[in-house]
Amino acid sequence: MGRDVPSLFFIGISLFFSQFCLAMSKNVTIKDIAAEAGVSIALVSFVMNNRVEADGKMKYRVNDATRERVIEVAKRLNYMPNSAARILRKGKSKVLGLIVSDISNVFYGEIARNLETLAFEQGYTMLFASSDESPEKFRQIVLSFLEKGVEGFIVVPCTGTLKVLQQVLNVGVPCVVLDRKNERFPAPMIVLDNVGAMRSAVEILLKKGLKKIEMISYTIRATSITGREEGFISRMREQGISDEQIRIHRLPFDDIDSSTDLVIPSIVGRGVEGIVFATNALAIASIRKLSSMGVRIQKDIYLVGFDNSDVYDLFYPPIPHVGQPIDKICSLAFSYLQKLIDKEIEQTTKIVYISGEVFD
Amino acid sequence: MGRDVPSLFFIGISLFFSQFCLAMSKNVTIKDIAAEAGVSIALVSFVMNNRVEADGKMKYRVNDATRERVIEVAKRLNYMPNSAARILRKGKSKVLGLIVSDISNVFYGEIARNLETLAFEQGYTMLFASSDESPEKFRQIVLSFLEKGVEGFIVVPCTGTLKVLQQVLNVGVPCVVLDRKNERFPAPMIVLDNVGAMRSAVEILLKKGLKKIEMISYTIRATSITGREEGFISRMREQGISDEQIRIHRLPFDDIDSSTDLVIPSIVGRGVEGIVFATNALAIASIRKLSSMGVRIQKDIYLVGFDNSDVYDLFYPPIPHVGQPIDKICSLAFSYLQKLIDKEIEQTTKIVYISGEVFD
DNA sequence: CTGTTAGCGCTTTCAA
DNA sequence: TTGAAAGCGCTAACAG
Repeated sequence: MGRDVPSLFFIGISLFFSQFCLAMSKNVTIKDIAAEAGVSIALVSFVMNNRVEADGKMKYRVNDATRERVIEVAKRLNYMPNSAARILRKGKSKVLGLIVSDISNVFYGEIARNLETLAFEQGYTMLFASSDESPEKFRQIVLSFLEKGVEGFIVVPCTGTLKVLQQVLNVGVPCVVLDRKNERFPAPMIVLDNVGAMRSAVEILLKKGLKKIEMISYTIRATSITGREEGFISRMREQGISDEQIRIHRLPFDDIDSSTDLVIPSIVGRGVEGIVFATNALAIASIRKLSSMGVRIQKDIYLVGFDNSDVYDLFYPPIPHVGQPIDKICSLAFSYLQKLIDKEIEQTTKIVYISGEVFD
Repeated sequence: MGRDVPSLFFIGISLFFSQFCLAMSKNVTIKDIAAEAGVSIALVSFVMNNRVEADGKMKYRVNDATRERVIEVAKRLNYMPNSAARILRKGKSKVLGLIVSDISNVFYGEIARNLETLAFEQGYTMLFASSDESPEKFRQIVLSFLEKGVEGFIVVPCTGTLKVLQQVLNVGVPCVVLDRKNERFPAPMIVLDNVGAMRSAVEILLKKGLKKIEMISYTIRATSITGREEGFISRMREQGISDEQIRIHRLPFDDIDSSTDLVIPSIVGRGVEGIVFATNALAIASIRKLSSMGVRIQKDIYLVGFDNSDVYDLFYPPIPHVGQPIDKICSLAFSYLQKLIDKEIEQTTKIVYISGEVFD
């Protein structure tokens, strides 16, 4: 195996910042270097790709003097390897694809941030895109990423994307799923124990002695959402609440604000004591509406948030919430993907449940 | 010119989801299609790349029947174009690179979101990475993106990156700058009128009759930050405040929380009436600390935020703030980049100032 | 309208 | 220790 990041990359860096950086001729290739150094292009390639193998030997044996000369010329000419050629030749792009529903959502932003760092450390770069929970857009993104030759996908799928993802696997590109699950899809899926997490969220309100508790959720039927609803329902039932009394308000993903304007006054009007939210975006929109109505958070009405958000700690007392350990989720997801790419494991259904973190 | 997005892409989509999707042989190439359809590879290429030109004619004239046949075979074989080969051949990757300081920051998340959408509409995909305000990391990112063959950069540079960016231009890759400026760098730079925006922010507090106003800022000397400080200072001076009385607290970018813990109590202790913030992250951290101290926002102390954030509207009355019109910034930046790529304009210094939006 | 062909820049046998 | 050469899959002249 040897090191995964070829020394080429580091040579690249030093070359690039070489003190000899002249007005550079547009595209310097190994051919130019070969000519200048008076060697063959193969030798230049050897020099650029040389590295220590697992057994401690060098991959290619190159004369020290010639190696120095080649490197010197490469620096002087400001050589930069052409990745398209390398990809074409080797079939490896060192690019991964990340698809979330909305990169501007803090939760996914943090996901992106964590994955990006991990990827960078391993010499990968990341293509990213937001699906907006639209299967059609998701499909188009997958396709364009595939055309770009990504070596692997990390995705937050939306409903109606099973077929596309199956295709991804068919063309031999590995895939890891985040935040959603589907028993019929053969991939590692890193998901929160949504049922348990929402039960914990409800528990927080129950412990305060509150009775009239309602939930605000999405209309979308992503497994993360339905799991949280299931947790809410099961815990409320255990509390002896009849099914007719258990209320879940479902708002459209793409138009939270105006639907919040309708739902919140109705909730307040009915004298609800506590609200649990399926996501941070829902909590934020609701808090905004509540504030504007003059309802005092955690006094007139108790809230419990979901996911992590700066917002929860902005109040006093802070709004309790059940968060996701994003770093753990990401490092797990990334290590699965890497093992998949390296063919150390098979692409099979494997649902990994992560416990929510209760902040109370 | 014709359409920028080749019909190939759309063909690709339908191919991919073809009902004939069999267990696919790994890599179907135009050669396979040519063999199967009994035509030459060139003809297959023509079919795949055919499009309507600007003059209304087709780029290639292909017999209808053969075109149908080729498309049918391509579908059946589940053909997917190999972008590495195309990039190698055409020197165009249809990939752009985005570098911000931290993608998990809402402001940059929204930037990413907007740009990604624009890019997608034009058939581009986006590589992204966060620099963490580290010139070294920035450099490495630029290099790896360059190796990946990006056609253009949109960057939020940090201090110490001028040289790298100059190199980018030297290798002929266009670049547009966001959120920062540097008169010596020949690129379009889309920046907020930071001085004016911060003057407006101070104005909001002044109008309320407040006198003791201080600013919380960063230690980093990015032009966006220094511009906002300049605005603060100039407006305070106009108000007749002596330079010794004008206080700006500068916190380290990578450790806001613990420094907030020190600064906020001191501010409160001195009876400061109003605080303006250089960024949303600073405002959020400070509000958190203030809340936990039991200080009532907009009652005991008045705040004015910067940038947009969900957080500002969470209070009642809402926290006034001066925001950036992100969609405008992004569409400007993107159109400049596209013109640069298409060589419609030259790569020269061009600072475009955008006015802040006052929310009061 | 269709086929032939010459590479794009690189890696990797195989020979020398 | 080095060189020659065969492609990776695709596009775009150029010929027919």
